[in-house]
Amino acid sequence: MITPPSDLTDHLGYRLRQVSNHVSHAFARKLADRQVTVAEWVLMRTLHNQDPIAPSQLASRMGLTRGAITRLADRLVEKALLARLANPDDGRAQTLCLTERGAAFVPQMAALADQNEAECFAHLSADDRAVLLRILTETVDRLGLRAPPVD
Amino acid sequence: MITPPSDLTDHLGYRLRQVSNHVSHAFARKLADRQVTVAEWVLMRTLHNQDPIAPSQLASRMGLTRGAITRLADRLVEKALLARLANPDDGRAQTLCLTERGAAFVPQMAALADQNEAECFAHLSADDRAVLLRILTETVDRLGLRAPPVD
DNA sequence: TATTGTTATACTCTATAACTATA
DNA sequence: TATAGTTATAGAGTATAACAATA
Repeated sequence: MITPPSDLTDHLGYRLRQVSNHVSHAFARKLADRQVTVAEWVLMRTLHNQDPIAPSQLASRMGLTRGAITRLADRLVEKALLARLANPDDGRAQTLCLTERGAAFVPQMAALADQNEAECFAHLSADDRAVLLRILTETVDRLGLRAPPVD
Repeated sequence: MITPPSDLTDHLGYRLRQVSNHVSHAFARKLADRQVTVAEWVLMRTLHNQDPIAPSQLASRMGLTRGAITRLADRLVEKALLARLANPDDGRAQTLCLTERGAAFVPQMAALADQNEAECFAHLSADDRAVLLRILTETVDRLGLRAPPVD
């Protein structure tokens, strides 16, 4: 019994990648005006309205390594969007928090995210959008993917 | 009137990225045994059961640049999974096709894709899977994203 | 010795733009 | 001159693993 390879376009994973890539790239183009990348935005958004947080904690929250956080943080500090705060009690430790300028950026970028959202999913009914969000959220929970400010 | 930044987790784009990244990475780990990356797999799958095709045509079909195709093709040729065929009528032109070994790999990798699919979306009802696929496919069509063997 | 953050290194993915050979 | 493919270069995004400073 021969099983032909299932059609690539029938794979959820494949479609997911197609759509996700498009949405992310469209968003990246919008953020580019602000000189910020999508990864930087996610970090900033995660930090927004949060108490200062240690890089290592941020790493686990975002599902990245500490090294990756160092790099992202370096770039954001350079742009004066993020600050590193020393810990007076422990010379090794530090915490990260947005600068005033960085915090002011967040709502602007969130508006761009909303706009991107509207553009990319304009064709879907409110119902379909809700269903899509539900399914994705369920999947994130089931797969145990890092949800942002959970803990 | 103050509008707080909408919750990041409410963005479809954000959730999409989370899920898509996870699914792709899980698949990449499976493919790693075969020494093939996800991008290479997509190229191979696109070529499977197709007549030999020009790199430039493949580029537009996959939504990549010619340079990107050259790189992917280089790696696959190195692994003896892909061959470049010269065009006797035009010294500039060439076509790409899978080697016998490459063609034999495709069904194996498709099985891995199916397995990955099953693992990542096991928690969804058949109904939800179908709805998700429908919504994503509609979105791909509406956004005019490159669907693989369309033309 | 264990922990925190940094650095060195490496690789994939992809783009842009310049380049080569051929038409 | 236009076209097909390649190459050079660059940068994002990430990982692993070694390292320095501090505890």
